[in-house]
Order: sequence, then structure tokens, then C-alpha cells
Amino acid sequence: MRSENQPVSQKERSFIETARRAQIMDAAVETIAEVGFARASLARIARRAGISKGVISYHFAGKEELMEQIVIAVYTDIGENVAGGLHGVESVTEMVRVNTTRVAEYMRGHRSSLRALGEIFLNLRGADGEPHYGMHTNEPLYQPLEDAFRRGQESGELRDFDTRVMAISYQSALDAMFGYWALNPEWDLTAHAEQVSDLFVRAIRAEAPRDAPTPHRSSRDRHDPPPDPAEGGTA
Amino acid sequence: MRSENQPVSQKERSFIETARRAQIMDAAVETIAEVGFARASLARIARRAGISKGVISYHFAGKEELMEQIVIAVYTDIGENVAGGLHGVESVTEMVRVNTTRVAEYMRGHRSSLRALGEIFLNLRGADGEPHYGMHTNEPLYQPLEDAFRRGQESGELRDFDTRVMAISYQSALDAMFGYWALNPEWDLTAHAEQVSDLFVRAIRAEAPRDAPTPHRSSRDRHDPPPDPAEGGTA
DNA sequence: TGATTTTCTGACCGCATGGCCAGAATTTAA
DNA sequence: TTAAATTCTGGCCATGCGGTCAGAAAATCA
Repeated sequence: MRSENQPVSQKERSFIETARRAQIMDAAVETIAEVGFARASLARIARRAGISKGVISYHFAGKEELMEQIVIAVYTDIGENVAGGLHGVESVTEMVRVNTTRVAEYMRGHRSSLRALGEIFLNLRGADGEPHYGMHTNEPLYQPLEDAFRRGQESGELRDFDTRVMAISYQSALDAMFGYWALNPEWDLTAHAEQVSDLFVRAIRAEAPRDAPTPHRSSRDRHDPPPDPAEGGTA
Repeated sequence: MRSENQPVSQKERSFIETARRAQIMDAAVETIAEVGFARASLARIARRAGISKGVISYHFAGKEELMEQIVIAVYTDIGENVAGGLHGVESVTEMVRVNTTRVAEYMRGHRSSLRALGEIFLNLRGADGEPHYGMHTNEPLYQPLEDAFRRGQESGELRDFDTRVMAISYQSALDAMFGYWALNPEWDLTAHAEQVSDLFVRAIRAEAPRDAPTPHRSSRDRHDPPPDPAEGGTA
């Protein structure tokens, strides 16, 4: 019955309703991660949850709301687990490193969520046929990145570049990293993240002063190369 | 009637059939670019082309073949227009610049094709529900990139890095560039391409003559990973 | 010209989907 | 215990899809 979001002021959600919503969302995530968005029908999700199809309609306004709630839940969780660790890091290059590795580490423990989120982003469309998510959804991701880049540029830590382009490129590298790993479970995500960190640190840092030594990282804190690379089936 | 590909040896394709196939493919591209894959039904495509739905079934084995043919046609065109200009460029960093700007320039003149291709990649699935295209489809793109990177590493022009990760990241930056531009027509694609070029040139070039060059390691010469037939085109 | 093949039309089919609902089952309240 | 509210079931529905088909129309051939 309850279907709209509950801005805290509404009637409390009953215990059963809370549990059911969580259960359904879990089943939906697993189903989508397993068979893809296109095949994740309400019937299939319900079957996986061991309930009747109507229950979903009862607890959610529709498939759309169910998907939106999943996205919110996953995003919230990511934010709590990743963004938190960035406080206290003053160097922007270090921030890039920390963010990259942390988000990778988080995803390693949440493959289903990652896959489901990707599927929803790519496939969910409203009644009008327009996608719910897309490039524009990344705006909240770009903003903080741009802020950090700009700060680094002002402090002289970073060279001059277009912060928006850099934010887009960096975010896309992360997305591609996850995409590749999602497709290729053996892939060493951690090593990949290290490489991406290096890549972008070099891309953003200020030119090395002519004679002063650059602050590059010594090779000792570099990780091992991806021990398990992929080379796709085709070719 | 003719539906399979024509390996040149088969009966000639009639004038009408050739024209119709082209017309239908054009209409499909326009329709997909305009309303997205999900809403680009055969009926809608036919309506746009001003023909009956059955004509599509008559000239193509099914929606799947139609989409595949579109992808082939667009890819072929891109290959002819972009890849060609890379001969004679010896420096790998220069190659990155040229490739980036050329492909951007090409896309500026083919927005519909770009959008349609993206939609097809993301959405086309076979009867079994598995995506036809996805990250693994990028393999033909990664290979030449990796080759170039490796060459640059061997010549000392480029620093040591994982060529596969770099190829993935670079390609994703291009994809994101087009995605952003597709969403945001006012965006200065050319300037964006310049920035991406700078970004990756800095990321790949050898260190200033600081340390002795390190041995490279690329994922290429390691074992073979499963292309993970699983599913889901997260991308 | 008439005969034959190619091309096209518009109606139709089976299927899967998301959503709906009447009523049954269960929980909560009195 | 009884009454009321909540929760759940299973079947039903309209929709839109890709694909098929018999026959009309058009092009080609003789």
C-alpha cells in the first residue's frame, strides 16, 4: 500500500513491510545480476524471493520504484563506505589514489550490487521511454571531483587542465574497470586500480620542476601486475 | 527472401533488395538514435521508412540480422575513415593524438550513427537473453592499442605500465567523451579531444630521465582468461 | 500481350510483460 | 474471541512485441 518514499514524517513503515521491501530488493538485485535487466521480470524476481508476484505490486508502486529504491540503497551504501575515508587526505593526488583503491575494494565485496546497478542504469526507462539514468546521472560524481581538481590546481599541486574533462575521463576509467572486471571475474581488480591511480596521478600532477626531483612514488610501493589478465574470446 | 549474408559468391542481390536494405538500415539508425533501442520496434522503423512492417522481415532474417548489419556498416565506415590516417605516424604519443582527434572529428559528422551504435551495443540481445555486444566487443579495439603501447615501451618512448589497463582506460575515455557530447550537443568535442590527448600522453610517456627504465610487463603475455559468458553488459 | 517471379501489404498469431483485483489468509486491535 | 486492518495469492487483462502468412501489386520475362 505504501509506495511513495517516506520522508520520515509519514506513517511508520510496518515491520513486515520493511522486511518485505528489503527481501524483494535483495531478490531483485540477485536476479538482475544473474540474468540481466531484460530478463528480470517481476515474476522471476518474485519466484526467487519465494513469494507471489502480487506482493511486489503491493509493496512497491511498480517496477520503476523498485529499481529506483535499489539504486538509492546501493548508492547510499557506497557513499558511506567509500567517501568517508577521504577526510583528512590533503593531497589531491593522494585522494585520487585512495578513492580509486577504496571504491575498487568496496566493489570486490559487492559484485551483485555492482552488476545490478549497471544493468539498471543502462536499461531502466520511464513510461515515456526516456532513460532514467545516464551520463547526466554522473553529475553528482563529477562535481566533487572537479572541486578537488580545482583545489589542487590552485595550490599548484596539479597542472592546468579542464577539470570537467578530467572528471569525465577519470570516472569513465573507473566504470570501465568495473565493467571489465564484471565481465571477467578473474581479473585482478586491485592491480587494475593501482594502474589507474598511476595513470591519473601522472595526468594531473604539475610538471616536474626542471631540477627538483619529482615526487613520484618509488617502485617499491607499487603492486604486482595483474596476474590474471584477460584477452577476450574473440579477436 | 535473401536473408543470410552474401559472401560474394551467392546470387547477386537485386537492385531493389539492395536499395531496400539500405533504406531500412538508415531508417533503423535514425529511429534508434531518436527514440532509443527499446522503442525502436520493427513497426516504428517501418513507419519511418514508409513501408509495411513485413518488408523488413522480407529483406532481413529478423531484427537481429538488421542490427548486426548496421553495426557492421558503421564499423566499416569508421575503420575506413579513421584508421587509415594512422599510417606513417611513428611516434606512439603522436598516434594517440591523431587517433583521438580524428575519431572525434569523424563522430562530429555522424551523430546518429554514434547514438544508434551505442544503443545497439547496450541493448541487443540474442534469443537466449545474452548480450550480443559488450566489453568483449572492444577486444578488436584493445588489441591494436596494446600493440602500439608495447611498441612504444620497447622503444623507450613510453614508460612501463600495463598495456591492457591503459587500452581499457583510453578507450573508455573516448567512449565517455562521445557519451557526454551525445547528451550535450553544445559541448566542444574538439577541445575535449585535445584534453584527452594531453591526458594520455602525460600518462604514458616515459619518465623524465630520472630513473633507469624498468622492464615492462603487459597483460598480453599472460594466460588466457575466460571471457565470462555470464552476462550483463555493464559498461 | 500474358505468364512468372519478385516484392509488398495488412491482418493475424503466440508470447511475455507489468499491472490489477477479488478474495483468502494472516496479523493486529478491541 | 471477535472485528478490523494488513498482507498475500493466483489468475486475469491489455499491451506491444517479433514474426508469419495469404494474397495483392508490381516488376520482369517470354
